[in-house]
Amino acid sequence: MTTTPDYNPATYTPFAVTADLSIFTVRGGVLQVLLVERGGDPYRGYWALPGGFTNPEESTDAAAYRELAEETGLDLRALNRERSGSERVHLEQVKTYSAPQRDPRMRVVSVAYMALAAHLPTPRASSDAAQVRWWPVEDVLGEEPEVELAFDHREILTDARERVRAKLEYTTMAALFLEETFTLHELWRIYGAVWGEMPLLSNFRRKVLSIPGFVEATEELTEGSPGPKAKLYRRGPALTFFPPLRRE
Amino acid sequence: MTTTPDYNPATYTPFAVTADLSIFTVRGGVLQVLLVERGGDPYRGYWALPGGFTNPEESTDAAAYRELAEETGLDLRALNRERSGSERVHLEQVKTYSAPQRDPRMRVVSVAYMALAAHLPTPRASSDAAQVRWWPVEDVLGEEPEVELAFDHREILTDARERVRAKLEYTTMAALFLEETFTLHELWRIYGAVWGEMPLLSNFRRKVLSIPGFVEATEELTEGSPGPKAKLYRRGPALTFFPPLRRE
DNA sequence: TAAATAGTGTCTCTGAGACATTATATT
DNA sequence: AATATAATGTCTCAGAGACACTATTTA
Repeated sequence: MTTTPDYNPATYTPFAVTADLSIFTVRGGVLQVLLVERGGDPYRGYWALPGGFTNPEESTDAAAYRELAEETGLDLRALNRERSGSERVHLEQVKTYSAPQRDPRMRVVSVAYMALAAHLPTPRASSDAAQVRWWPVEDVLGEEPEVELAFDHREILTDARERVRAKLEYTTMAALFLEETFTLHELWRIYGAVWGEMPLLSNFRRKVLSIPGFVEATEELTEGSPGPKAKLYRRGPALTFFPPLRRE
Repeated sequence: MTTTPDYNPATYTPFAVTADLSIFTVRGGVLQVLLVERGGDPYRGYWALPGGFTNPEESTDAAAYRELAEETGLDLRALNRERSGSERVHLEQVKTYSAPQRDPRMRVVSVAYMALAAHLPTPRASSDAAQVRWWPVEDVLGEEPEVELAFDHREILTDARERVRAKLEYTTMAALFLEETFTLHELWRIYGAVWGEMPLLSNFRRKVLSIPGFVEATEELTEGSPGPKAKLYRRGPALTFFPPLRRE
């Protein structure tokens, strides 16, 4: 914008702008991401990150929220508003991808977002998407991927996963993967699922409890499967902390 | 992109995509940013971040490099390539801004970058920019700003400054603000200029020297102004370190 | 001599990392 | 009984923070 003189509406090549989402959850102790199977060309039959074109009257943030709601069936903006203060779903912008040939049809600039949430409802297939399902991220980004992603979505997902991993080091977001109340053991397993490695549980407990506002104890106890009854915690008001938790 | 069905080339409203830059340097112990005075409407006479439209055949990264070269008169990609390994100028994407009314003329999505470098040549005015000059960031973002920025550039600059500040905590970038060789005292003053606060010099020295590859000692000494001759260092190969340096 | 700079040394306290230990519930 | 979980405790070591101290050069 702003300074260069070379804008001429008659000749300036227009861009399409999309918001693409890496929506993460943890199921069965495994980090998973929501993918849609493409029903049309290009990349028909490939899996892709959910996303869509930004409308003329909305920001890409709004487009991302809209897409998230469409894919998951939840109005997350309203959901976050209603429980003022502590959000249920976290959505944040990660990076923008703009290589000229990234979409063979036309010039598309994609603003990538990452979202994380607990127990989202089973997604419903949308009109042009053959399927929608959760994929273990390791099955997508691992050594021998079971899926090949469309466009540059493998790169986008890689960056988004790194963002989530990094954010668990110094934010309290991990608790968003869990229900309203949870045990420290469950929180610890979230870190394992996201990082692919676990800090020592005993040290992890000490660290989390030493951070003011990360978790707050409740009166309740679990009806454990194997093991003693565990104390249940809920999210505290803290969003970030220092010093961070460490990965290798 | 990718999944939603609602793209129709005949009706889809096009976006313009720009790359806008917060180019930082430290002069006279003060963090400064390069601004251009707008020569045309809207916001005629206001100051703005340098930037411009992305061309049809380039990425926004390429557009940012091009704008940086145009504003500073340096071909920074070539400069960085030629001294393989250690770059002279750092450029990185910060965030994308897309509020629908951010440019009154049309729908413009701006991908914001931040750059930092030492002693860039005095900028030359470009065709439609009345003036180009370095501004102390405090004069722009401080309590009583001396300039009002065009568009949402105040928000963009605020985010860019926070990015630089954060990056000095755990990267070796600070040395990019200095010449090829520098004293630890000079490096320390860079931190003061960027953070607006100084760690204790003695602790800072110990920390920097304890980080493998942050700085490498040379044989040379300064011809000091007041004070003893100081050892000169150059940048080492390390890019990041842990644990980080801390701000308040 | 004052002022700014250069450089070293020291003490304390926090907290991470690596364990060991004990107890409690389920299968 | 075996196993997974819950919870606490202990020891060591790295490193941040706060200072004191000395020395060197120029104005």
